[in-house]
Amino acid sequence: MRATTRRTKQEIVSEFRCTEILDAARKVFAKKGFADATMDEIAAASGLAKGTLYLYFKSKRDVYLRTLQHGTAELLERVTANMRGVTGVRAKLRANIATRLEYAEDNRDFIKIYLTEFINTTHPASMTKDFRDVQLKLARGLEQVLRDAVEHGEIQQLDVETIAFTIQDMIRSLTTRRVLGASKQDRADDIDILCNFIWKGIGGGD
Amino acid sequence: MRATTRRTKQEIVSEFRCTEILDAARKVFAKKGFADATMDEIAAASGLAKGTLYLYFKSKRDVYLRTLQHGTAELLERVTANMRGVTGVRAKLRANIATRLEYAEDNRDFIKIYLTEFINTTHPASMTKDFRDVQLKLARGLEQVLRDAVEHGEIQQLDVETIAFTIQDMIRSLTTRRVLGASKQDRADDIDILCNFIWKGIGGGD
Amino acid sequence: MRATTRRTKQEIVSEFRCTEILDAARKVFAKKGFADATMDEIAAASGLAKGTLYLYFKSKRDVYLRTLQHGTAELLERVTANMRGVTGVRAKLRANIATRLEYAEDNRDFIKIYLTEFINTTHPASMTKDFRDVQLKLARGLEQVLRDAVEHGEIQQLDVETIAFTIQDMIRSLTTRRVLGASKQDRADDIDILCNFIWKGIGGGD
Amino acid sequence: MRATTRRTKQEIVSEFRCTEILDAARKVFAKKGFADATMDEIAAASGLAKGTLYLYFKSKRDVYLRTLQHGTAELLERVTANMRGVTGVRAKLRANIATRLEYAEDNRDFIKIYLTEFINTTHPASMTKDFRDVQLKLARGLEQVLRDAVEHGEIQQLDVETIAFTIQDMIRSLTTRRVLGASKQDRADDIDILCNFIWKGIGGGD
DNA sequence: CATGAATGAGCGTTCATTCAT
DNA sequence: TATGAATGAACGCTCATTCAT
Repeated sequence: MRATTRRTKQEIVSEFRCTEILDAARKVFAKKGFADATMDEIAAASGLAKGTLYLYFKSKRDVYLRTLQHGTAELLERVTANMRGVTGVRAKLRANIATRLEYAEDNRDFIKIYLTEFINTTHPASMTKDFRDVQLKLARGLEQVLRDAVEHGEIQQLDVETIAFTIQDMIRSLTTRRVLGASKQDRADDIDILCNFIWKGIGGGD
Repeated sequence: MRATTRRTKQEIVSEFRCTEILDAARKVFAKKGFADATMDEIAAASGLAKGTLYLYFKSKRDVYLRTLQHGTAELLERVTANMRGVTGVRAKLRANIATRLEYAEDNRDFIKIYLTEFINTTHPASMTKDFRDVQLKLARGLEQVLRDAVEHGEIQQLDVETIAFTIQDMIRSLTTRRVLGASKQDRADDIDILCNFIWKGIGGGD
Repeated sequence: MRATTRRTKQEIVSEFRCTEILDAARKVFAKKGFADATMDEIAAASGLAKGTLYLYFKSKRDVYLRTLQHGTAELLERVTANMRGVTGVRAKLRANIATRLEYAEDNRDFIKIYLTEFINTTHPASMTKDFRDVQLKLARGLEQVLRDAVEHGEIQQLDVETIAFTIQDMIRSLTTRRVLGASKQDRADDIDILCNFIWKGIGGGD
Repeated sequence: MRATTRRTKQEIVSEFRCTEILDAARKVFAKKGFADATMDEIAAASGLAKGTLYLYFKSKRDVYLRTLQHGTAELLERVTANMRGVTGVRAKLRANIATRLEYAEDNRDFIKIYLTEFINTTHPASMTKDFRDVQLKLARGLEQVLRDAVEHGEIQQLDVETIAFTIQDMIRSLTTRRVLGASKQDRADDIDILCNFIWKGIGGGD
């Protein structure tokens, strides 16, 4: 029992350090991007010595990846939960959009990294399995909603997979615009517009 | 007159060199991204000495920016021309989408850079005025079409600016998906689906 | 008395720890050499925490030096004892050679360190007094044998000091060859060959 | 022809830089050993910027290896030439010894590196093929001399290979002693003693 | 006494940029 | 104009050593 307690303590400290570092890293990566961020900066930002970072992460890339992972996992979790919390296709769609926008605005640093990584996928070394999985799971979530709606006759027959990805992208686009500050409207308005747009796009009746 | 001729010759050579370098740079940046590309590689790819690059461009960043500029200008030009070439809102929308997809698939190297840069805008040093202008002009093009359509009663009243950006993003998203190879369908099919989706989204009648 | 007992116990434990560490260090230094060995490895190999090493040794270099010392002292002891155990110049010479070869083959890890250090003497920081002393004592042992032999007319007049060192080196050379695996013969044969060679070299009659 | 000249000029400069660097490296490696030498020191010693070293050598290890190579090649060449220049077993043996001693004393920096490397062979990463080859060639040179001597009845039958290596080692030992300053005698005297010793050892008549 | 997390100086290597030719 | 050798600042990562527990 003593051992357990001790271990737990250590684990808590260890987790705490990880979090400290990831929080710092998130800020630095958001500001500078992966290539221009330095371990020195991350160390300084986390109030730890550079060497300490390497006790918790095996490389700069590792810090980056885990930064990404941490956020994407949380995002997926929230979106999934909020979609479950409501019923009806339109409500689920709205929940998806709203949750993502909200998360993005609450975690601007993270979302910048997320968006960058999303595009960088193009480059071989990039997108980790974890990241890709989250993308896929988010898309599958929408896809399932669309499929159900089609089956229940709520919306017309359509290519659910393509549309799911397209909707995914539209949400990401709106997120980008809002995070980059290009949209001056209320969040609720932006959500409404997009929601309506999509709803009409997929042929949902009023 | 002799002087003029000479000067012209020089200018031609100079332009030619620039183009050589930009073509090479496009390939290298597309493959490696800005940070991982090296001036050595670009020099090698362009068949010139490294020092020569600095006669035509003042820094690596400058090469990058002009690479971007060159492509975006061309893209804007083609889209504008092709939209002018047809009449009717739906046809113009379709022309916009088709031209952009076509350009992207014909200039994959460039488009990867373009997409990356688009997101990187987030980072301070990034998106140049030129680049931003092109984005804006493309969006304004769509906006004008929408505005006209609303005025002519072809489509219902809507927030044209937001919708224009949203459409812009949807096109970019489809481009990304196709360039990254995630879409296995015919280009024409993808264009149809998106076009219909948008058309319904903006409440256009059939 | 209680104090004494306790102290003794502590000393025993202390000595035990030292030995544990030195045994581990011997393996690690043998495998990696001084520069490439890490305190982490030595700690892991000795089953102790890294910090603990510093309770018994004041630096990595100190561990290394004592590793060396420990072995050389033992070697010197055995050689001296075995030479005393026999009579006659040739027998003593043979005993010296045989003991050293045997020790080397029984303590390959140590001997690799020993041989490396021997050469590294060249570098300022290196060869400690202890190590040098052992070398000297081994040489003096041979020198004395030679001196006696000359006095008793067993071998001709010669520069005993130089010859002593030369013999020393020849033995070390044979050791090296055998430890590095370059000699495929029986140890006894190698000993014979070297012994005869030296014997003739110093003009000993049969 | 112009091209040829130019190329030659470039090659000359390039070779000169290499030599500059190797000369500097030789000094630094001799003083500090491989592990403790830094590229900064070598750069400073060669009067070049650190980055320049990497134009001519691909890594610190590469500099080291080529330092070694350069010297061993030269040593082998001289020994071979000088042995050819005389006739008779004893003379050849003496030429071998004398040349090696002389070279060592003229190139103390190099020889320290050489000796260190020789022992470090023990460690996996070590002795390159080039270095091993030179060792082997030197030994083969002695072996051939011994073999001839045996055939001509100048010396008695013996295990030429083992003896060749032993002699090799004795010479190296003497070199070590002289370079480390442990021998206070005239070089000629040392050569005589060793030569006589070996001669008697291999049973050569006077 | 024992631990192992934390430290930070130090090093090998890269690469954008310059400049003498 | 074109070259490419030279530069040196910058960075990721390691590891001997310390010290609070």
